[in-house]
Amino acid sequence: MTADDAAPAAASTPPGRSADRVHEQVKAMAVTYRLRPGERVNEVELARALGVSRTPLREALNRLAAEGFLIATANRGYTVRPLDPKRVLTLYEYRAMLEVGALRLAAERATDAELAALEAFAERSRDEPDDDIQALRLLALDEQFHERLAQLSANEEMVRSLRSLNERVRFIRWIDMRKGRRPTTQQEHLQILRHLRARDAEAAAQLMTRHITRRLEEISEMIRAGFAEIYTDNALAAQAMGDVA
Amino acid sequence: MTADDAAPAAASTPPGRSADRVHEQVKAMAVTYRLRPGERVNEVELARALGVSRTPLREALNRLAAEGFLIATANRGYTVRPLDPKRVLTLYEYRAMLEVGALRLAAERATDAELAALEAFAERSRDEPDDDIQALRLLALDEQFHERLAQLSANEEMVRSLRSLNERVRFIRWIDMRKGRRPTTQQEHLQILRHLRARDAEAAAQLMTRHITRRLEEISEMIRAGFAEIYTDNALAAQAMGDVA
DNA sequence: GTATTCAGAACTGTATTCACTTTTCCCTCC
DNA sequence: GGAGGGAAAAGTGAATACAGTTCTGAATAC
Repeated sequence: MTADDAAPAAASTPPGRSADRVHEQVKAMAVTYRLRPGERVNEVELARALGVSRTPLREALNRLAAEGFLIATANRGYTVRPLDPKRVLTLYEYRAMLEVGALRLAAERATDAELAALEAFAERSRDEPDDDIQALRLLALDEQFHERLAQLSANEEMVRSLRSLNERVRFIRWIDMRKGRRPTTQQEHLQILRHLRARDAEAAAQLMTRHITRRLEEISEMIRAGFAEIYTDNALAAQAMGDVA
Repeated sequence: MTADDAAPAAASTPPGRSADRVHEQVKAMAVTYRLRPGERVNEVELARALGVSRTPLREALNRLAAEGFLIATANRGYTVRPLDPKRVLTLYEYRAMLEVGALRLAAERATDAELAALEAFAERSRDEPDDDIQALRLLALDEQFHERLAQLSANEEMVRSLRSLNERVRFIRWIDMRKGRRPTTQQEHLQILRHLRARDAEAAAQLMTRHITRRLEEISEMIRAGFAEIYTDNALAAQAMGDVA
């Protein structure tokens, strides 16, 4: 292994399957809507932009379609799945159900030590600075909290699904989170954990339901307020999203 | 297995993307374990057996990996995901949670007409013959019932997930179902629907939980009894599964 | 002015070829 | 006889070439 491998991959292509790298890159482009919904993905153009041939790109596109980020149409290639309001609500509803289900399992299975570790994490997160520019970092921390909590369910498939769901709603949550009403979020995380440590699954589940549902309502509001500005000129955001993700 | 077991290739290739066709074919081979877990998938051999080049085959393998049927390893291609007991329980647990969640939504959203239509379907299913050879057909009907019920939740993503889960546990359910204790199944389906028509979500949810959990216990039992014979010589079954799916 | 047709361009889907990695297996050495 | 080494074979990953479809736009008919 040479010293170059440690350097942040800028020009030289990092090792590993390029299809995997491309998969991540295109996913970031899709979830941040740098690739606009409804717009067809031009394979030769995108391949050239990413510095690979069409073959690994197509593998990535295939996977992304299987994961629900893209839509494949015969002889017409791929398009980014539009972020229509109905789908956002559907995904959020699913997420709520999934997280509450995982939480109930976690209440039975998590050890006290695991809960304590997660609590420490939640408290560290609370002390993060809250500059508006950090919204992305905060979102990442929030996702991590929910994922780690789901992991305590010891159900790998649920964790996998939650991760996928989070990726798919990340953009809209990011928009939402810039409105900076985070204190309650962090507070509720800690409270959920307290219920868990008391092994009160019911109380924890109810709080979690409220926790997610409240966001769902805010987002519904936002959607009603208008989608128009959402897709406009978020190249910078997209850049940042890619870095964090 | 030899290459010749696969579907006849030369015989008139149906229209449409061959990658899609191959995707279905290989999926059938994976879920029925004609491709044995742990065994590497030889791309050139399988491609030749299916009468296509490696390109569309690899697209199919990619998708199947994203869907959880296969595992991809760098520079070592794909293997069928093993059917270890822990994973079966995980998938079943997930399925139970998902179905109960969907059911609760269905209780709020389904119209009386929709429930009546599903009830008619359940009654037709009950009158199907029960020769042991029909176990596959009965399984298909059972899956259909549960999927249609989930559709009444009006949450497309949940339906999508359920479908995927069903495919992944289909094999083990088929083994289980040949023990022919179906009458209770059908009876419970109808009873769940009666609770729904009465808009008693709680009763319906509890019954559904029992309905699935009981199977989970039977399957756990079966797993304890030993997995050894499961993988042995089910070429015929595989054929039939492919036809039904 | 509008609709239609049809050839050429653009693009997707598949096959083939090339590059690189892993596995196999024979040979050597101890 | 067993361990290690190393070429050859086999296999995967990526690039290129080819085939078939869809899109575009100008010419033509009405």
